[in-house]
Amino acid sequence: MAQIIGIPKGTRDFNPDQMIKRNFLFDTIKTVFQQYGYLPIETPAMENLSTLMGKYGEEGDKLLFKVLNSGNYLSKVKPDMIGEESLGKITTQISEKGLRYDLTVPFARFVVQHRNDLTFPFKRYQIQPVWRADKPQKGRYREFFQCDVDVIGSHSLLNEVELVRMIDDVFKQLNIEIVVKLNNRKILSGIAQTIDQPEMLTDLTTAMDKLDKIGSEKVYEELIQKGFSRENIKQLEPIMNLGGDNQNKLDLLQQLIGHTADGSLGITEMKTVLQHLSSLNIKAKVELDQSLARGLNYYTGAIIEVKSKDAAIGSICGGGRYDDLTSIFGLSGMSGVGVSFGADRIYDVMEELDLFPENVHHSTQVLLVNFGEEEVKHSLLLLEIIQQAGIRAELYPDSDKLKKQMKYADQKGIPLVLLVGEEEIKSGSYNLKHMKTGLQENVTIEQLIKIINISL
RNA sequence: GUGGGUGUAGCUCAGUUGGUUAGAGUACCAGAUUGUGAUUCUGGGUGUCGUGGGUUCAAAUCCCAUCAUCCACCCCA
Repeated sequence: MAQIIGIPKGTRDFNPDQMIKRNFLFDTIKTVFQQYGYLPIETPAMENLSTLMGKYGEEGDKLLFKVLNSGNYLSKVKPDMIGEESLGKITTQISEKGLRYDLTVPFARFVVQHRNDLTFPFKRYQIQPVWRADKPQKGRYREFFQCDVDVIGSHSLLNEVELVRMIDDVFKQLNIEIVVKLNNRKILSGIAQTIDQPEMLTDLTTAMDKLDKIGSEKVYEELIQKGFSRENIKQLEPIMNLGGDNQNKLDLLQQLIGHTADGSLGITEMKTVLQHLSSLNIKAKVELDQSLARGLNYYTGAIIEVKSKDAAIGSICGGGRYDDLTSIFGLSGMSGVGVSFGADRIYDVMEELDLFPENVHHSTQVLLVNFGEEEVKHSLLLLEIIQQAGIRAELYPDSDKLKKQMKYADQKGIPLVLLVGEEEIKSGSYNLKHMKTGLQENVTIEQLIKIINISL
């Protein structure tokens, strides 16, 4: 059929069934955030483009949705500006706002702007949609929700420990088996220094990051293509091939990159975090992964990534420490660390593994059948009593055929139907139908309330 | 931005070497049943074969273009 109506590529509608599950997910995450003392904030869907541009690298700038200026947005564009090369120039002339790309940069802006009103260390959570003009594919949408939790204004590594605890809590409650991968930007730069390529840190790390996916040989190929020497690769090999448990890896790293200032510092930080975690009751597997880099280059310390053990969908949660993020907006010395839960991907994982609990549906518990004008008068009174007893109830709005009203209850998954007809009103004893069993019984309104409360 | 797959009923899909009126399951609607849903039985097709063009006596089928969607790469949640 020809698509006359629709929604933009990579966006989605959510029907009630999906929303109930999504809310369950958000509620679970939110409750954990609150349990650890994080406070909610929200920021606008749009930010000034100047706030967003240049924060996510060249690639990120391309993926920003830009909003056209109001009014005659072409007024500042001269005909001779039109051409491929001045595209960026024209963009800044016709657009000064953009949709947020993540929640971290707006948060940094928020902190700088409201620094005098905030108590530091400031612990905040933020659950809102973000937009990226990416090409959609599996697990990748153009509009998706992030659930960010950050603490800013504290250098303590206890924050990193806390984040891992929260990650563990959330996924424990959602019944998703995960691996938490940890690395440290300082370890990565120690590696770059060790192989004598400190300037090529970004090229090195983005290639190393693919180790899991494409294997070491392909990583080396890519590195050589980017200008690394055979000698570099040779030095890199033992680092890439680290094995054993976390302690083992730490010892080896100490030997291999411990002589560099950054490397030594990174190892110490990693040790501290892992030691704390090992003494706690963490269910998830926590794994040091020296190849973990992640794209965002504002990380300065810990790097965190969470993967589902049972579903291949990429990372479902990630983050790290950033020392200088607010300095772009004029506030330095404000270190922060946080992670972002990818709600849409977590949803997909739970859907794939069938992990949503049965009882997340909060639909109507009892439907009152509409038998006509006279009966409705009485039904409304009953409805009031039932609802005030804390029961989710509704009266069918039209006096349609009973068949149709029954079907409505069936399709909406309403377990009980109360028939309030002439006879019942006279006797004060109503015909209650249990949709699941098909059995019917006569009950008073008090008995009805009791029955529903017991079944809860 | 690069490469590949798929577009037929609300949904999932079948449709032969091009050949008469495009089909199944499911969903939906009506009735069996004017106080009973799901189950059962009976009846009903609700379609611009994504769109535009071309080849042909004849196109859902072959060719070209285009759009949409999915998948992979880059990058990322």
